[in-house]
Amino acid sequence: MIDAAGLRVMRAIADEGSFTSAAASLGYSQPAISQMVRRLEQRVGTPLVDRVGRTVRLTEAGHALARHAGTVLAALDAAEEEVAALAGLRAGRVRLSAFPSASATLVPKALALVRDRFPGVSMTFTEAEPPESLAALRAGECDLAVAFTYAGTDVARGEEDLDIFVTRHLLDDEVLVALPTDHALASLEEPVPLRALADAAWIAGCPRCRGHLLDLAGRAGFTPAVSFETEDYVAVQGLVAAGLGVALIPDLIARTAFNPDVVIRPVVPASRREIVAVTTADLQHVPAVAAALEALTDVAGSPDLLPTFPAVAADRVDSEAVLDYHL
Amino acid sequence: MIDAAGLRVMRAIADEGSFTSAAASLGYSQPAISQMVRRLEQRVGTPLVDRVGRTVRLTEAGHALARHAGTVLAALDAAEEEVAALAGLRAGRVRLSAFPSASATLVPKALALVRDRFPGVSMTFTEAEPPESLAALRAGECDLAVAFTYAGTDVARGEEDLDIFVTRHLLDDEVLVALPTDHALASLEEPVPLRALADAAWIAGCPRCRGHLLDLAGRAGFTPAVSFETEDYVAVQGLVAAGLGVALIPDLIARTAFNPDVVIRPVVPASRREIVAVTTADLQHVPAVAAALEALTDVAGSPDLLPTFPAVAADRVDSEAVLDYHL
DNA sequence: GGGCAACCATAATGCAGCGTTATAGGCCAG
DNA sequence: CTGGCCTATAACGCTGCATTATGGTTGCCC
Repeated sequence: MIDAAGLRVMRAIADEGSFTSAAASLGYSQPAISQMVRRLEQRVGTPLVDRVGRTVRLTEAGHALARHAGTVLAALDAAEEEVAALAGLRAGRVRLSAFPSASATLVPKALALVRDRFPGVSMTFTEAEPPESLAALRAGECDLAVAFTYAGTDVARGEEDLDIFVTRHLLDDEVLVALPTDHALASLEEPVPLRALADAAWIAGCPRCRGHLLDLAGRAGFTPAVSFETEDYVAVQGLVAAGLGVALIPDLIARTAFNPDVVIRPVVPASRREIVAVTTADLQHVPAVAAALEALTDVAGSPDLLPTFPAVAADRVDSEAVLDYHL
Repeated sequence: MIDAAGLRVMRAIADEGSFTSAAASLGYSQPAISQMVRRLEQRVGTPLVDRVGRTVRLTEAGHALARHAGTVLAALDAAEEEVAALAGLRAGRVRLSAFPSASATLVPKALALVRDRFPGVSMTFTEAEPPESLAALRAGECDLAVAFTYAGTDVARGEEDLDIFVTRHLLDDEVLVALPTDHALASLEEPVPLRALADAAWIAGCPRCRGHLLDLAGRAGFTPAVSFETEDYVAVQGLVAAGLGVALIPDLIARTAFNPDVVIRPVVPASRREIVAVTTADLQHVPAVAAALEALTDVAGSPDLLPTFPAVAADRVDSEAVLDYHL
């Protein structure tokens, strides 16, 4: 019945003392005020102003509205200010979920970038494997997920329907092979043929990575003998270092969890997992989410922020260089 | 930018959990909500809802608006309630101004009537002669004035331009003559001819009444010798009773300030003053003012509430009857 | 796995709120 | 009595905002 515009007008009339100057102060024309008041009056059913001579005076009801206008408009302004802060990146919260190996590199850099660019935006972070993070996204428990999908495999798509989400490519993470330093193929100049490891004992990572291993090996014509399974890639490399087997290991993880007793080598056929940021069609337009997305993209795309660790033989890596790669 | 309708919609969505039921709870159709939200979103520049699957969830900005909606709408409701109370006569204040002889009869009855009919409406009363009460009306210091004007005379119009006001006839107050009980004409059956008092000593009331006396006497062909002037009609009658002169005295006053030693008689040529309620074109539509106006009209028109005191010779008046006329 | 129910989006349409300019009318002062 | 300063009204146009009708998904349930 009564709207904010009407209250604004009544307040302006009370403050200015005339329709004309109220109109000027609000940026309206004089007749606009005149008929605005008339409309209001016939809505509330009682005169709001008393026009006597060439002056206008508020009636009791008019004064009531002018008085309430302050409260209402202040509350409205507060609401506007709050959303304006959210829209202007002076406030906001992004709940990010990422898988473990991203949490060590990509995510911290991106969090720092967002914090530097938009101090008012706060980010919370939860570590979760892609299926869980996507479920959280769907359930509205997080706004942005960093997930990965093995290119050419339907591993990810089988578990969660990515179509309902919006994905942004961050980087291609090449899948390498981890060998004990004393392994016969450890000093091979060329990439290691996967088939050459057909008879090796295999150590598998997370379930989805295991799926990828089986898929890849199947294409290479063999079924790997999986001796150990663990989601902890530090453990994986420990097992490899102890000579208990070989493992496929993504580049990003190799850089993160570096073990000097392990040799990381490229492998043929080459394969990669695609690391993506995932959000919803709506959330991608929320400024804070967009800013986080941007920061992730920047980190993933900038060699300075996230240096590409060349897949090198262990003997070409010294501790100092490794330290550089740890954040 | 943000209006109350938008907030109402956001709150409904937050409460109901879907556009469809929010629409139902607000009495809108579903598409109305849909495009309302879209409009709001493009106004504030950030998504307000996250549509994932067939459910909608509020974003941070959406929650902010929904949260503020309570405050804003509560304040708006308070404003509406206040004007509704004024419009519905559950509240309101009428500042009434009336001339002295009306304050004794008309006004108290009318005030009581308003109080009985609309207990929420309060009335304040100020005694003032017509010129002053009309000035107060013009200055916005009162809402309703009870004034009088001598019919056929421009006395009132000369002093204040009644055209800018709205007047309502209340009653015609016949002008009578007050004579000492032992006056030669006191027992005349017929109305007293004014000319017969051409040589009498005259006592004049208020300035405007004095003007009326001069006007009337002028038409009757004489100039009255005014011995005394006082605005107090009790004093006027006291002077008459003491045999110090005769006086013109309006019926209403005669009834109010009854003096047993004075005879009140009709006079020819007859004349009357018109008692009117005056307000402004706008104020007459303010419910409380209209109610007061109505009450005044009712009192003036109802013999029960304001009995007509017949102009009788003193010998036909006994104290008991007189007491009846005093309210 | 297929159909059905629920939910949101879009299109097309109509009305009314709400602004504009132009003009008229009334009050008050010099 | 005239000029300036008010407000009111008229005529007009636009845009907001509602409607109905329809389509596309999603997700549940048999």
